[in-house]
Amino acid sequence: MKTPQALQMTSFASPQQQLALTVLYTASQMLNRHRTLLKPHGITPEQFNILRILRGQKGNPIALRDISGRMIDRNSNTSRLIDKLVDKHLVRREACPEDRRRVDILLTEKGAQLTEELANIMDAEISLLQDVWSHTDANKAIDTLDAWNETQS
Amino acid sequence: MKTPQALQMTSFASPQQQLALTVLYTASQMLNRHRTLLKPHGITPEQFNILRILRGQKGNPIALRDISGRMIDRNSNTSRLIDKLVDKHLVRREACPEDRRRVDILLTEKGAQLTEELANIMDAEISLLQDVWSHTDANKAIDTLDAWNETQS
DNA sequence: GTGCATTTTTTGTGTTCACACTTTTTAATT
DNA sequence: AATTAAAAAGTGTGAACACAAAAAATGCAC
Repeated sequence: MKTPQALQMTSFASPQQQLALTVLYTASQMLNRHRTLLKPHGITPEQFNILRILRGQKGNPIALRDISGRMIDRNSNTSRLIDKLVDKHLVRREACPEDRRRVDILLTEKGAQLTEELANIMDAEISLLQDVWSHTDANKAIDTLDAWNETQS
Repeated sequence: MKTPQALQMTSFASPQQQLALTVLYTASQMLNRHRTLLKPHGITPEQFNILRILRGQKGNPIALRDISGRMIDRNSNTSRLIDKLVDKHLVRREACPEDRRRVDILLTEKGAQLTEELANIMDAEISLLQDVWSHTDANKAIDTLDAWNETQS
């Protein structure tokens, strides 16, 4: 359902305000979709975000602080998300040799396998987007949204 | 900062995937901005969402379920958000005469005043968007995002 | 080297959200 | 009229987040 119908808005002050609401609404819907897809595997979108970052490391260790920096929601809770993944034996903490403040994070064998499986599921979902968004429309929308992101800090 | 830089992505599989990430990232940044703006007044974006819906009612009562339907994040927690607003004496619960299952929600005088004040703050923020997004770009981006929203349930 | 600010991780506290369930009231069916 | 189904609000639980403050380690000025 389109955003104005979904939120039962009768009128918007400006297209700019409408876009802001649409972004918030779309992100919420997308996150719900991801949550539904991942749920049968006991993983939340936030946890998968970490697994995907670790997958991109191709086995190289990465410090917790660098994971935080690459997450969609920057928060101070990466530690606790890692806790959840450690409990499930998907991820391993390791002391960082050159800086003992840091803690390196590594995928376990089990974690690597599950991440591949989940990545396939998420890739299939993303491929659906190509039926909805043209190459040029997607790039245009990216430019528009990032124009605002550039104004932030 | 643009999304790829912010998330330190080196390459994306497709513009579609990049847009999906940009939407999630932008929404997160926007919500953080709103949280910062509202925080000095002790209101969260979720609470303000409710206050704004009530403001649109112009004094007419609205059932809790209708508030839920108009919220960006549909959840079963509207009841508890209302609790917080009642605690702050910004909102009043009232039995709905024609259907005793329903509970009408009304802004108090204090709530109406605060909502006006906050609406001014948020409107000022929204007016900044007009310097970043052109009328046509905003409409184009809305169409793109809503094309996906229409594919959902 | 010593003192001190900074960085990095962890943890405490409160809030919000998703999901599932219960309770109360209304509507529908027979 | 009695039973059943549905709707609306509330609640219990676990997850994630914001904010703040701790603890440990590093680096730098002196």
